Amino acid sequence: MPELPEVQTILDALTPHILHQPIRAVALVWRGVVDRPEPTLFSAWLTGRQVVHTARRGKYMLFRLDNDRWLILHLRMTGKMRVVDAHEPWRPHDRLIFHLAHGRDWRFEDQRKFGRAYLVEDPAEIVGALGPEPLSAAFHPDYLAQVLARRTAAIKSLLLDQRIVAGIGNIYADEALFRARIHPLQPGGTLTPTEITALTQAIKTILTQALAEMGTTLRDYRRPDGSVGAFQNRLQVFRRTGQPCPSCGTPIQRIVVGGRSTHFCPQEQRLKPIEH
DNA sequence: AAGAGACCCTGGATGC
DNA sequence: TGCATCCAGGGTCTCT
Repeated sequence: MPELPEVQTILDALTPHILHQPIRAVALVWRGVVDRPEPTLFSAWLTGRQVVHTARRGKYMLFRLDNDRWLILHLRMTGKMRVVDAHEPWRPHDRLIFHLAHGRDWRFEDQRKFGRAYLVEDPAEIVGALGPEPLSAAFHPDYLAQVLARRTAAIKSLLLDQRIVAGIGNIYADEALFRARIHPLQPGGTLTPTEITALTQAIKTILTQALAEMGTTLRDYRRPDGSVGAFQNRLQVFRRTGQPCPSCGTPIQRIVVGGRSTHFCPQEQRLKPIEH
C-alpha cells in the first residue's frame, strides 16, 4: 500500500515517539510477521535495546539500534504504525507490539499479513539490491536510459521493479507516466531520450508533491496519529477509470499490466510503433 | 537474463 | 439475505 511518500510520512511522524526509548518487551502477536532471525531470537535481541536512528530506503523503514543491529520493517499493502498508550486495547490486526519505556506501545498493524520485520547486522542484506532513490541526484536521465536500454518489458512494469528505482508503486507509476505522456505498455527500451528525461522529471515532481501532501489515502493508509494524506485529491488518472482526462477530456482507461491495475489517457499517452 | 504468472492473506464492494 | 466473484497501494518465487 504505502509507497515512498507514505513511508516517509509515517517514519517522520513515528520517529520522535520511539527514538531513545528502550524496548521493555516485545509482543509477537502473529509470529509470521518476523522474517528473520527466528521469532524467539528476534524478540530476545530487541528486548532492552533502543532505536538511535531512523531512515528510509525505498519502501523500507530502517531503525538502527544501540547495539548496531538494524530493525527493518516493510508495510507492504495494509501495514500501519501507531504509538498508543500501553493500556489501549489491541486491535484485531495488531501483529507486533513493542512496549516502550515511557509507557506507550509502538504497534504494527497489518490486516493482510504481507508486512514483514527483519533484524540484521547489515541492512544491505535486505535493501542492498534496491535501485537509487528517485529523489536523489543518482536518479537522473542518463542512469534511467542505461537501465532501460534493450528492455522489452512494459515501462509500467519496469517502474515497479525496485532494483531499477526504489520506492515507486502503482499509484505514482501511473501518475508519473501520465505526467510524462508515456503509454504504460511502451517497451522500456523504446523510450526516446526526450521521453526518458520527461519521465525522470515527472517521477521527481510527483513524488515531491505527494510528500508535501503527506501521501495518498485511498483506504488503508494512515499516518501514525490516524490522519489521512491529501494527494488523493491531486490524482490525475489513478483509479479514475471512465472519468475525463484532466487535460483533454478523453475517458481514462484501465488495463492490467504485469498483473496490476493501470490507468492512463488513451489520447495523450499513445503507444508508439516499434522503431527498427 | 528477462519476462509472465501464481502465490501469499483478509476483507470490502459489487453482482446475481 | 446469502453467495460468488472481483478487487486491493507489494514483493517473492517458479517456470519458460
